[in-house]
Amino acid sequence: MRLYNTLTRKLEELAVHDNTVRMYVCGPTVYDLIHIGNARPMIVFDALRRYLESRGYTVIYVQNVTDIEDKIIRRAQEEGRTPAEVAAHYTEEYFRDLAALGVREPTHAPRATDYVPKMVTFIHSLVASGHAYVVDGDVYFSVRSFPGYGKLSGRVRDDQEAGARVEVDERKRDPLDFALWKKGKPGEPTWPSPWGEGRPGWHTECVVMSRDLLGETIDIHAGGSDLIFPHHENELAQAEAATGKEFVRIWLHNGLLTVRGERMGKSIGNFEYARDVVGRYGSEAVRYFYLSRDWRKPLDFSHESLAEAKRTVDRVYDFLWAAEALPDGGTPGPTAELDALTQRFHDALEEDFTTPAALAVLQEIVGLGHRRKQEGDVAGAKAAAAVVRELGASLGLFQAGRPATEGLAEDLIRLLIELRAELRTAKQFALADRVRDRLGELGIELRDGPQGTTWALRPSSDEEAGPEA
RNA sequence: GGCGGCGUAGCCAAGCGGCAAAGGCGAGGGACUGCAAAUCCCUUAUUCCCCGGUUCAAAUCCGGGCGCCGCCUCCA
Repeated sequence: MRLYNTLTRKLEELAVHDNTVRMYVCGPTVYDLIHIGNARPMIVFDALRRYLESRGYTVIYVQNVTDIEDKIIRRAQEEGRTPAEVAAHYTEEYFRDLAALGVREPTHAPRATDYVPKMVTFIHSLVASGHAYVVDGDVYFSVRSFPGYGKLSGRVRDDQEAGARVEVDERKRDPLDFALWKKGKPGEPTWPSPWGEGRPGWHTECVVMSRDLLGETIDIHAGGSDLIFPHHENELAQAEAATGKEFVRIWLHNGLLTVRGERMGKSIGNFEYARDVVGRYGSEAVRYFYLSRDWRKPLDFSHESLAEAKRTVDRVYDFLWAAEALPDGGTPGPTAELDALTQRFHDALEEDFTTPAALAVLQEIVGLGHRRKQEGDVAGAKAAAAVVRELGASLGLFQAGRPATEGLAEDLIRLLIELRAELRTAKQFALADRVRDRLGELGIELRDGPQGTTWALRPSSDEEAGPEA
C-alpha cells in the first residue's frame, strides 16, 4: 500500500518487514469534550488501522492522552478542581465518545503523567549530548543543534519571522527553541527533576511514549495537519537528535474540518461536540461522511451533509437486510463482476487510502445487488450483500444487524387499536372483530371500556411461565 | 512576508498524460403501484477557474494570472 508522506511529499510504499505496522496517532488534551472536528483523525486512522488488519497486518496502535498541559491547569483553576480531576474526568468522557463513534480502543493509550520519569531521563540525555540547555529551571531544545530542523514542515529557520506574533523569550538561544521542561509555578502540579520541580513540555511526551511502546523507528505517525508545525517538527528533532536514527517512516496528516470554509475550532466557537453529532446522525453516518472525502483534504461540515450521509448509510442497510432476509436460493452465478468491483475497491485503498473512490465502488456493488434481486437472482443478490459486508468491515462500516423490534410491539398494538376504533365508528364490524380476534390469537386481549380500549397480554404461552434462573 | 494545499455538473466528490470525465445527492422522464414509498431503466459536465506553453494526445505536465483555505501562537 502506498501513502502520502508529509516528510517527502510523495507517495511511498508502506514497507513492513515483520508483518506488523507500528502506528502512533496523536491523541487529545483532556481539558474538554472533543468536538466533531477532533474526531476526524480518530475515525480516519481507525479506518486505516482496520483496513491494514483486513489485509493481514498486525497493527500496534498507540494513542496518547495528554493529561498535563496548560489548558488543563487553566480549566482546573476555572472550575475549582485539581488538574488531575479535570484530566480524569475528560479522559473518561473521551473514551466514551470514541466508543460512541465506533472507534476501536488503541492497543496502548499511555498517559503523559505516567511517563514523567521517562521523559526526565530522555530530556537529561538531550542536555548531556548538547541538544538542550538549562535556563533557570527550564530546559529548552536547541534547534541549531539539529541540522535537520525544519525538514518536516518545509521551514527554513531563516525564513521564519519568529517573534512576529509572540514576544521572543530572551533566554532562548534561538527564537524557535522550545521548552522540553517547564519550571513549576506555585499551585501547579510538578514532578521532581535534576533541574528542579516542574513539568514536561507537550512536544516530548509523544517521542518518549512512542519509543517506549513501539521502538526507535516507527512505521506511521499521524495527526491533524495543524500539528505539522511546530508539534511534529519538534518531536522529530528531539527523537532524531537523541537516537541519530529515523524516527518515523511515514508521516500522515489529515485535512481539517471546516465550517463554511473556515476551520472548526474551539477558539472560533464554530464547533459542535462529537457526541451531539453522533447522537443526531449515528456513528456510521459520521464515519461515512468522513470517508467520503479524501483524508488529506479539508472537509466542510454541515448538517445537510451529515443528513445525506445518514440517508446513504440507511439505504445500504435497506439492501443488506432485504437481501439477507431472502430465502436461500440457487447456486451463485458467475462472480466476475463482483470480483472486478472488489479489485477496484482495493485498488482505490492501496493507492493512498482513497476512501471516497472505495465507497463509490461499494455503491456500485449495492446497485448490482439490487438489480440481481429484481431479476430474481437471489444467490447473486446475497453474494453482493456478502461482499458489501466484507469490504465494509475493512473500513468499519455496515456491520449492523437488523435492529431489534423491541418496543415496537406496543406502538403497533396501539396503532391497531386506533384503526379498529375507526372501523367501529364506520360500522365495519366484521373487520374490527377480525383485528380483535387476530390479536387474541397472538395473546393480546383487547378490552373495550367507556374510556376507550386497553390491552393486556394473556399469559398463555410457556415462555412467560418458564422459571428464570 | 515564508511554507503548504485546493479550485471537476445545481450540490458533494473520484480521476493526476491516452476509452467523447467514477460514485452519491438533487432534478426530469419511464417501469412498477389503487395512490405512495422503496427499487429498476433512461436523461442531467464534448468538458474540468482563466491565459499561454510542452505533447500525436492534458482535467491531468510546465509558466503566468485569479479566487479560496491551512500552518507560521495552543489547536485534530
